[in-house]
Amino acid sequence: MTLKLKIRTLDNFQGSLTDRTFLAIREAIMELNFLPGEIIRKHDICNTLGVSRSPVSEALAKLRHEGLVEVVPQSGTFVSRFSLQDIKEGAFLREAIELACVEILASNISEKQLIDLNRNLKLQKVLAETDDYQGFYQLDAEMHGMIMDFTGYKNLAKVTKTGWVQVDRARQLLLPVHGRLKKAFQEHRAVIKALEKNDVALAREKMRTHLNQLILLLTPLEKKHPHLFENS
Amino acid sequence: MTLKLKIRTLDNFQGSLTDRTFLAIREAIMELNFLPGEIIRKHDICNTLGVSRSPVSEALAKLRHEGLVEVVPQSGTFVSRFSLQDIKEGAFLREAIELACVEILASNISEKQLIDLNRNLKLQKVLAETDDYQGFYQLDAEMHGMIMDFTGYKNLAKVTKTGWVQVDRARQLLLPVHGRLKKAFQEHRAVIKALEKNDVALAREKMRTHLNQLILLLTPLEKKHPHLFENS
DNA sequence: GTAGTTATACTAACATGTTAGTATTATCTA
DNA sequence: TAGATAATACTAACATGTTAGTATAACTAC
Repeated sequence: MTLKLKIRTLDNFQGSLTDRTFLAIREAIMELNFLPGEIIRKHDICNTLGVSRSPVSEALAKLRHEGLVEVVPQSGTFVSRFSLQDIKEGAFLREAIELACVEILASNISEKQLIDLNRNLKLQKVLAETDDYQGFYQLDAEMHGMIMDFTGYKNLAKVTKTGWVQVDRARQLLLPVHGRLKKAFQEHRAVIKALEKNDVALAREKMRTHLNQLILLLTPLEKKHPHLFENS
Repeated sequence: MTLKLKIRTLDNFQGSLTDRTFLAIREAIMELNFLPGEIIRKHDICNTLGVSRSPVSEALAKLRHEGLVEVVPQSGTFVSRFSLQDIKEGAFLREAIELACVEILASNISEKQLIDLNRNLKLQKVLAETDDYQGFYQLDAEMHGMIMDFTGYKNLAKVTKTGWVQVDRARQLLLPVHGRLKKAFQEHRAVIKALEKNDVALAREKMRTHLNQLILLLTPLEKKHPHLFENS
């Protein structure tokens, strides 16, 4: 596959050249157009995107910070392989933060916030019933974002995302399983209902159960795609 | 004050020029040699440290990611002002993560790990009694790091640090208060004792109380140093 | 054929020149 | 004098040339 087919051009993104380059490469990595372990050639990126090495280098530095690429000094930049440990850690981090958020919200949540969550939930139901994975995950991300933003802490979502990125990337390997979205929807609903009842313990438990489901699905991937994981 | 007195030379640090530049500027910001709101002149940094603009730019990009500087495109790079909201958020993040860690550890902690924690605690006692703030905070950071590392998740400490940096910087403004270290020591001890008893709820409560103390001390700083905080 | 060596091609890291945008100051106008 | 405008001095962002380190491949010695 030629590079041009792997990566979208900069006019699909906004911001500085650095920002747009970052988003373009990031998207390609997240969609597995760049495979884990693959080398990223700055020169090729420069030619394909039509920018100089400066924005590309800065973009790769950002991706390195997110754990999506690994830089070997004086040698090359490589797409990070999956690591089950990192994936689990990303989920643990998200769980820790969201449990703490839920704890705050269970006693604080406003009417408007509940309405927003329930609206999202309603849309989830529709997409789950039509097996629209793309759309469902969009709403899923929005819902988790809402729960964090509603606390008033504005950087939590960003921090969580840093670890969660590994989970999201690995999720691309999952084959669609009929009925899985419906189950995820029910788990989400259980969390929201617990919040409505101001039941901290229940909300925590439901959130924990929900996040654990994903890990159960992701764990077998290491055996199925050993070359995409570390130490193999 | 001339720049040379604010920032230490690169031979005090290790790694690439970028890494060393990053550490040098970071140290200067954390020790308040660069004051919040102050502009950072790349050109001056280059001259003082004897490096070109490349490593300085990359170092500032990293500092931006940590929230220690703010870049205004085509204008300048400024040391971030304190924000009580960000400080509280850093504490919340740390609390969320450490509470989750404590929850794991309360049922899992090994004999060796308890010995390590108690050794640290023993040293804390000595330094608290002699009012050695520098040394005590070193041990404090180590102890919190241990609690996170003992879970086996190796990036948690890094994530926590990102938010905590704001707390640590603000802590420089606190004047020594006689007996405070002894109190902090007792709070630490209460957490460890709860872990020893495998009492999750108690460990959570003690950890929460401990982190809350710091916020109580930091809150009045905004009125005392308004020019160092946002919106003033 | 294999182990050890050298040469080559590639890379990130670093240095420096250029461009374009912003804030400040000085100048001009009413 | 007050307000608008133009000139200046600064900056980050970007482009590109240079350097030094690494891996691979070609080559030699045995």
